[in-house]
Amino acid sequence: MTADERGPLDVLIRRLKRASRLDETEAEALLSLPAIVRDVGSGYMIGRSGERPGQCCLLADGFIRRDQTTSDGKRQILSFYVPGDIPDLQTIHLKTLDHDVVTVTEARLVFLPHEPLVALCRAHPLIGEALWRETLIDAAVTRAWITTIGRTSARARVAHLLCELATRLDVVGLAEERRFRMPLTQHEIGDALGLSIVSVNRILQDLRGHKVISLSKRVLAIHDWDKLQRIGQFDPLYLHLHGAPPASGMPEGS
Amino acid sequence: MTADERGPLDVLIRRLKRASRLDETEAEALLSLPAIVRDVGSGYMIGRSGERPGQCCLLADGFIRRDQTTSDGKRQILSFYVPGDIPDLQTIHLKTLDHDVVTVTEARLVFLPHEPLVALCRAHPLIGEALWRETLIDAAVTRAWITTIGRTSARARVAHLLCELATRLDVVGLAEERRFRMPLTQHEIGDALGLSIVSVNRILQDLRGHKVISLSKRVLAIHDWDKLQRIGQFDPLYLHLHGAPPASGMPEGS
DNA sequence: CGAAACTTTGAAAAGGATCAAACTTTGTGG
DNA sequence: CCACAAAGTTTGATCCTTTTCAAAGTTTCG
Repeated sequence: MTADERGPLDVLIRRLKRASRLDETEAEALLSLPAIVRDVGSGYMIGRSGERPGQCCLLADGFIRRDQTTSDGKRQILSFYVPGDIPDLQTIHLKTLDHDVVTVTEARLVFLPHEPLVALCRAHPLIGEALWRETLIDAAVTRAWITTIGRTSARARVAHLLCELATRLDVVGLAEERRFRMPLTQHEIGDALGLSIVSVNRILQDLRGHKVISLSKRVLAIHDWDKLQRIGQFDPLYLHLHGAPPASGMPEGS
Repeated sequence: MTADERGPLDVLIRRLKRASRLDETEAEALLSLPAIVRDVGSGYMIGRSGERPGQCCLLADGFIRRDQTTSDGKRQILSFYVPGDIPDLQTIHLKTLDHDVVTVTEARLVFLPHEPLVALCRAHPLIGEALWRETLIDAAVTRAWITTIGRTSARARVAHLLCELATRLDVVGLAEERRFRMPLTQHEIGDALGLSIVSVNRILQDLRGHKVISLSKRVLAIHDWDKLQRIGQFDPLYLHLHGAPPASGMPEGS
């Protein structure tokens, strides 16, 4: 039975159990949430800066990014999301979006209206706390991103992003042996890391040249995980995956 | 009656009311929280990366910063906090600190143990939601910081930080006419913005030379607010101050 | 098959970093 | 209250990482 064949809310329950304790009561309650499933293409605008959405969007399949645009038109990507994530969970209590939410690839979205979600949190404090915790993990990832952009070289930034992607994809079973379909263009990598597309390209060349990774036809394989981790100063602590058993046998630390 | 003469928890109540609706019931409940007040000097380590604190720290007076250190020893400051803020509120549900929490100046701290705080959130959903919202605003500020560091020039970054500081200080009544005691060293400004201290210094010189600001003896005065805002591409939307009436008559947008 | 999106490469320019050293302010103890 | 040390600021000169510009390949997809 694949994720698609189970109810769309199973994804959510499994996800919340990753970092929080949920009993049968809460799982049952979650399953009673109204949810609207929708498949969309890449580049689909889920929400725009300034809007006040009435629901959250659980990503069941595909990739999403969040963008901010500077007043002189430059784009900064704030974060990427993989299946199981809820990119705009903060709108549950921070009504106005301060960034765009856009699909990076084709995606299956599960919309969860705010009102029953809030009611559920009030009735089941454990669910409220689990969702709160998810927004806190999102913030922790964002903080790590600041340090990467502010204080590491272009090479380290790219390496760090690749490590993060591989790790997060592995957790949801989308990376076998640190090998996965790369959802991002070099343009997007640059906009995420504050780099020009030319720089990104040269760094990827370089990493390939040193046999650390290979990347062709949109498939990325990490050959020398330790080295990539060292280059990117990657320590998965900030992802707060603790309780989560890796889907495949990826070693934890070094 | 000054803030110090009222109970330390009044600061918290007024703060939460800024973005959330709280009735008398909730205010009463908040006042019943156990709170330990403590005065400390500058450079005091409130929490260290990797620690699991048992309480949150409400800043009653002074300034706090949060730092991350890269594995090659560079420091990135993630955010600054002004009176009324709770820099480590996330530890209520994300137990392990992924950064240091340090006082920038002498400070008065109010420690709030996690346990009664969590109990209060369960008993009064509105309080839980208000605190959740505070962590979401903190995350929104962090996101804006990413865009500033990733996609704007050194000059714009410094201007943006000054605008943000002036705005946040004004809200808590610590900036008269966009004039305030500057709590940060140029070293700290640099570490916050991913710049070298030399760069920061030259940019401050330049802003002074253009009569946009003046800064001497640790007192910063913003003479040309519109220009500084334009240079820093500053739009206070991301601070989510909406409901808050400014303490002095600072105009909103331009 | 062709257009659009994406990647690659080369060359030149620029924005900040780094290094080094002097100057100023702040805080402390005598 | 002064002297001194430590912390913080300022300035000049040089270097280097990354950007920008330009143009040619390569995929992808309708």
